[in-house]
Amino acid sequence: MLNLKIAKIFYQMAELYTMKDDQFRPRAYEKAARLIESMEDDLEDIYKKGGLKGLMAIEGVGKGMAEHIEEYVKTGKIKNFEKLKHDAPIDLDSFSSVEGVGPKMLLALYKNLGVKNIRDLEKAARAGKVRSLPRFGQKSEENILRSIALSREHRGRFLLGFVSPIVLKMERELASAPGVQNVLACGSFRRRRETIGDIDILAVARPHRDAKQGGQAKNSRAIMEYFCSMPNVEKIIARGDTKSMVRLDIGIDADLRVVPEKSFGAALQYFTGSKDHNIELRKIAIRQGWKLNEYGLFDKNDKYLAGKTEEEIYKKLGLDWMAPEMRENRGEIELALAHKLPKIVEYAEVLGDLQMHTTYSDGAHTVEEMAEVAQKLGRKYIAITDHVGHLKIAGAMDVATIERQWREIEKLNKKIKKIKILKGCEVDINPDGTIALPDKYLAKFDVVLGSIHSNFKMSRADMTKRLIRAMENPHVDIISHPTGRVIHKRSGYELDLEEIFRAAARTKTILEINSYPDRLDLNDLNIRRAIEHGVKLSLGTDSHSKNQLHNLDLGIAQARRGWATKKDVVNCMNAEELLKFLHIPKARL
DNA sequence: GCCGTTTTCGGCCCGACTGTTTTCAGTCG
Repeated sequence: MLNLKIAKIFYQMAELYTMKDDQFRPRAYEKAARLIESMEDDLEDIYKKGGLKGLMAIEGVGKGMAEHIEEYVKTGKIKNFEKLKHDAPIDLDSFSSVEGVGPKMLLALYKNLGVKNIRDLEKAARAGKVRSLPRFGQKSEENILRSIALSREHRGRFLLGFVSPIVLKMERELASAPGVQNVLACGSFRRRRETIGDIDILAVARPHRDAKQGGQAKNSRAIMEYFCSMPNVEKIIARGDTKSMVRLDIGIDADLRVVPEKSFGAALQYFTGSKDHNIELRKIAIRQGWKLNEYGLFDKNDKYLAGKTEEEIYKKLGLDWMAPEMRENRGEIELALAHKLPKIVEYAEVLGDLQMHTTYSDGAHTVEEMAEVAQKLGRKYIAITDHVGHLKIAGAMDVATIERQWREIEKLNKKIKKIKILKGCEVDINPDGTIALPDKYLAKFDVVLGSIHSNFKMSRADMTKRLIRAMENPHVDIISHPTGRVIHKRSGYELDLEEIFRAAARTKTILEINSYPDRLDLNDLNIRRAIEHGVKLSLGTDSHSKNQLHNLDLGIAQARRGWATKKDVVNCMNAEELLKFLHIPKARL
């Protein structure tokens, strides 16, 4: 999968061109990078099937960038990029997660202090050298140190949404490899944690027909051989008959374990974790005088009791089986023992997507294009929620544009029968908690999302008051990305979440589980707290391109990790029920 | 470098915020 690599290079080229004071190339490269990053189809496949023309059909990719991609496919390098790096040999990669330090600052730091990487920068900032530079001061030095500390906290973990396509592809390829009977990715990937530290893959080798003894081992070796020579493997760290570890080209480690068929369930359980969950489970086994490990459940005479499936292990231990998303030792074991596990929402029960943007504001595709792809993904309805309010950069709509969009949606709803398009908007919440569009317009939308996009740094009390006032507006149905956190970039606004949940319950305002890969906001723990307060939740991909609509699964995964049930998630209603629900006056719900 | 019911040149969303400064550069969305 080339996409992430190319996207990374294009992002860096955008920064390098910014350093050269280029006005427009940075925007072009950034836009292309953003779209490539979230594409599901592999650039290499596109190139092999359609050549340069195929690449140029991608939004934001023209002749120049298509040639870059071609060059990369053929030589593994892009000359232009190498040349730019030669002029500014800064390890941009190491700075990508440091917020508030952009290309211009980096160039100044490099020229004046020789800063090439994050370590240099930290040293210079600690030594008080940064504040002496023109247009830098004590505060910028402090901010730099704080950003470095924050980025370090998340070092080495990758966004679930970004590694997911890579893991699934490896899974598919391994499944068709010679000698493989069964294969599944486990670990935090299977639990759908928002970030993934490394990829754990489990496989069962098919029994070898030529030999009764050791035949499986032969197949196991063949699988390892296949795994270690997969095209995205950069380095083999360890390689054995049943376990290998490699470093992938995107910088994440991947483990492969091969186990016998009768141990598959035990290994699946063991490698899925979480560690804390497993420790609790093993304690239960010990209480019976048994032993649980990756090969199975055994009695005190080492007699095999279970292990072929996860279900039989949980059952033998007296627990109901539970979805991997629940296995964090946050009370699920006690409930499983008491047969009182909640019935968490299923992926197929979610019928619609309640946030996306189109060419009417800052999206890349039209309403119709979004609807078509959403329909292919099985959605029964979508809400078009283009920006309204102050966010001029995001192309916020004025009243005339809103009305034009409504007419188009009405027309499309007559034309496309298989999917219902709702008239929505994402409207800015002003610093004082008022809404950036008069009530008489808000009242005409099917669904209104309120969002905070400015003045992030208010005090906890003021920010809480601001959000509560927004929720008290009778027309605001949903608060979008309620905490404002961006994974690896910034923690959310200062907020008294308990107050927010209470107010959401009181005002009957829905809180969003934003399904964009680096938002996932609310997160799993907050979802659970919100549900305990009786708050309803909505799912929206916040897609800015039709290639991001599949991210709904990430949001559903978070909902499941937060133990949400069908009745907690408004997207489980059909369009008719949902519209009825949204039109009940909030106070009288 | 991309793109085109302003099509092969000449545009290219722009406002808020921060921290540095007394008018603005850099970053972010």
